Amino acid sequence: MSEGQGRVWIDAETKVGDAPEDHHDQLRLWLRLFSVTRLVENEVRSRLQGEFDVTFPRFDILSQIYRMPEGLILGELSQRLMVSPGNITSVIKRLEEDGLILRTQNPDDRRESIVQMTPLGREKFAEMAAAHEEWIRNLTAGLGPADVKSLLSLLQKTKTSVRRALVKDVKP
Amino acid sequence: MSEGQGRVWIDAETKVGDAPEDHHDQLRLWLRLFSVTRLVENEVRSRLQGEFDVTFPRFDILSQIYRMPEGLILGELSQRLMVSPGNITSVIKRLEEDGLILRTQNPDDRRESIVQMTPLGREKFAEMAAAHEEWIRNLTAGLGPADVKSLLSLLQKTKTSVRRALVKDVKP
DNA sequence: TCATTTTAGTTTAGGTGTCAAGCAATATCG
DNA sequence: CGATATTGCTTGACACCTAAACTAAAATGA
Repeated sequence: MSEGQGRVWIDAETKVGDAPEDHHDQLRLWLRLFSVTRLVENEVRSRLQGEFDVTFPRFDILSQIYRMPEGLILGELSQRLMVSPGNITSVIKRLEEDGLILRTQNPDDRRESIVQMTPLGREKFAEMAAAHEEWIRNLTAGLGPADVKSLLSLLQKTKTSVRRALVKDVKP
Repeated sequence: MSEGQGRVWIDAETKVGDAPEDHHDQLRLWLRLFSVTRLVENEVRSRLQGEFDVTFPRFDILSQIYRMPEGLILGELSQRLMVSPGNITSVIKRLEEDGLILRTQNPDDRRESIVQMTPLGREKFAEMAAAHEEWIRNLTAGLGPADVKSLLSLLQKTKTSVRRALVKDVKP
């Protein structure tokens, strides 16, 4: 327990505008979103490394596989995690070498690789996930249930907005 | 103009709990925060690369230096961006080689390196920043001003919560 | 004063991330 | 059926990123 004494970050957002109702608010929103995320991510990474000797990306991949006992295709993993296929390849290779996951080839389509967790993987991940959730609960303890609900809904709305802007922007 | 037709991401959040008022909401919040941020970040990175041939981290550093005409110390940069000092060293080196920034040594404390923007740097960055803000406005166009205000305030609260949890957690 | 500690930055090793080129398996269509 | 896409994944080049060990400069204190 008790991490977080390493570097201490100061505010990453510098004032962008002045007026209380600024037309730069959307930019400010993005900067704040980014800095909060990085703040939490840095802390989580550091604890995962220190307490479980596992990297954040590995944990990220494991958490996806964990929830899919029947296994998932590499491409699906890549999409869910929003990382490039080439990246998945290398991280998966190491997870396999560590004996945490298992790869099999789909006999119906031999291009596809299905990954599943080994019992060892499930066991180790379960521990990590419990600790992880506890960390998150602790880090966000200053938010009330209503705050959390509001954020969940507003972030969902944000995501929808972004996705809509992206598909609208595809060239015909 | 018009990017975003590359990979299309599917939802990175899988259901963690069921009940409408779940005690896993904080974890869900973190997952959503993370996925929205990654979604936007991926898009911004891709556009910065495609339209300005600049990486996201370089843009990030430039934006900090831009707002400090009198210059800043490397360590300050590292803290503001929440990245490690070793990382700053290498990215700064390349920005200097590209002629976008200038390094000088603080004569009063020769350990400190002060970075400032060159006129070329200011010029190039100004272009990027304008485009960047426009992208962000576009991506978040689905949010009303009230949504943006709420998010700004709730994210500030989140940040405060996280920071408080971090300092409380330092060993004595 | 001068040895000790602290601070600012660099270096190194290793993991992660992208893109673009490439390969093999499958789909598609004349 | 067979030439031509398309799909799923891998590889290679290069940029980031961290932690830890290191150097140099400055602060501290007996």
